[in-house]
Amino acid sequence: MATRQRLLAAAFQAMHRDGFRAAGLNAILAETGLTKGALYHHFPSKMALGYAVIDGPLRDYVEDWWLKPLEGADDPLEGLAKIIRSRLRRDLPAMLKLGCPLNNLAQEMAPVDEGFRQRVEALYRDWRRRLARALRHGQHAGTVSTAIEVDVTAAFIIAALQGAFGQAKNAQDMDVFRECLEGFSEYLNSLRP
Amino acid sequence: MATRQRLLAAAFQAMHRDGFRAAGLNAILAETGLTKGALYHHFPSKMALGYAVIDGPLRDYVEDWWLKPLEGADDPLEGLAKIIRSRLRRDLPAMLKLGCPLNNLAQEMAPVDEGFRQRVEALYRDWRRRLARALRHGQHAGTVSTAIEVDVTAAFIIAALQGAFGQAKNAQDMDVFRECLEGFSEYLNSLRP
DNA sequence: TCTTTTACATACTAACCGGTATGACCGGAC
DNA sequence: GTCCGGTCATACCGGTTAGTATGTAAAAGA
Repeated sequence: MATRQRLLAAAFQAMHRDGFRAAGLNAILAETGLTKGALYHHFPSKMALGYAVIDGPLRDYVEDWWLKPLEGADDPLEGLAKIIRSRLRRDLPAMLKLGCPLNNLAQEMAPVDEGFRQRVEALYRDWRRRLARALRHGQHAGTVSTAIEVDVTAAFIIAALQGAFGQAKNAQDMDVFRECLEGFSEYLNSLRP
Repeated sequence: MATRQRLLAAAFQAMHRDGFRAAGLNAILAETGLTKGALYHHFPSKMALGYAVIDGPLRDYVEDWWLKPLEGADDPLEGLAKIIRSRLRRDLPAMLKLGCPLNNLAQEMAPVDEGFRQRVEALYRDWRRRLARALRHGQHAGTVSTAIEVDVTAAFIIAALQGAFGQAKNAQDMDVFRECLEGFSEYLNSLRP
C-alpha cells in the first residue's frame, strides 16, 4: 500500500510540473524506482491515476493551504492575507515557477476530460462553500461587511486568487506577482464593514 | 500568402481548443485541407507556428476584445463592464467551454517554453500598460478614484478577469460564471471616487 | 507442504507525432 | 521554348507514448 502512495506522490509532482498529458509514465516511474508492472497493478490506466491524484494529494493541498487556515477564524479576510504572507513566502519559488496545481490541472483538463473536470470542480465547490461560510462567520463577528453576498464574494475571491497565481506563473516576476497581491489585498480591505 | 493566414487561423483555433502541445499538426492541416508540405514551407517548425499565432491571431484577439474598447474612454470601469456585457454574451458558449485563449496558452506553455512565455508576457504587459493608462485617464475624468495606484489595479483587474474565465471554463456553469462576474462588477464599483 | 494469490519486474506492441526527403505543378524571366 | 524559383503534395522515418503479455518471487491459505 506504500507503493500506491509513492505513485500518487510522484504523479502529483509530475502533473504539477508538466501537466497531466505531458507527464510521462516513464518519468513518474523513474522518480519512484518502480516499473509499469507496479503502476498497472494499482491503477487500470493513466486516467485512473490522474483521478486518484485529484481525490488524494490534490485534495490535501487544497485542504492544507486554503481551507484549514480559515477554519473557525473570526477574521477570514485577515486569514486570507496571512495565508498569502506566511505560507506563500515559504513555497514561493515553486509556486511562482509552476503555479497552483489545482489551477493548472483545471485549465488543462477541463475541456478535455469530463471526469477530470467534475472531480476538480468538486474541489472548487468545496472551497467556495467553506470560504463563503467563513465570510458569513466574519460577518457575524463584525470583521466583514454585511453588505456583501458571501457566495458571490467567495466565488470572486477564488477566481482572483487563481488568476493572480496564473499571472505570476507567466510573468515569472516577483514584481508583477506583488502588484497582483497588493491589488488583491486592497480588494479584501474593501470588504471591511 | 493566403495559405499562411489559413494555417495561422486553423492553428489558433486548434490551440484554443486542445492547447498547443495537444494540437496535432495533422488536425490543423485537415481543417485547412492543406498538407505538411505547405506547413513546413511557411514555418520551420511547430514551435515557430505557435510563436506566429501569438504574434498574429492572439494579439488581434487581445486588441479587439480588451484594448480597443477602452481606447480613449472617459469611464474605463464602465468600459470594462460593457465589454463583459456585450461582447461576452455573444461569444459566451465558446468562451465558457474553451476559456480565454490567452489565459489557456499562458497557463500551458509558460513553464515549458521560454519563447512562449516571453511572447505571451509581452501581450500581458501591453494589456497592463494600456489598462493602467485608461484608469489614469478615468482618474482625470473623475470616474475613477484617485486613491488607487493604477498599475496595481490594472494588474489585479487582469488577474481577476483571467481567473474568472478559468473558473467558468472549469465549472461549465453559467451560475458560477455569473457569480464571479458579479463579484468582479462589485469590485469595479469599489474603485469609484 | 502444496497451491493460490498478491505484488511487482521485464520485454514488447501498436499508434501517433513532429519532422524530412523527394518530386510535381506553375507562373514568370530570358 | 526553356529554365527556375516559389508553392505545395506524397510518402516515409525515428522517437515517444500508453498499454499489454508474460514471468516470478514471496506471502497467504489449506
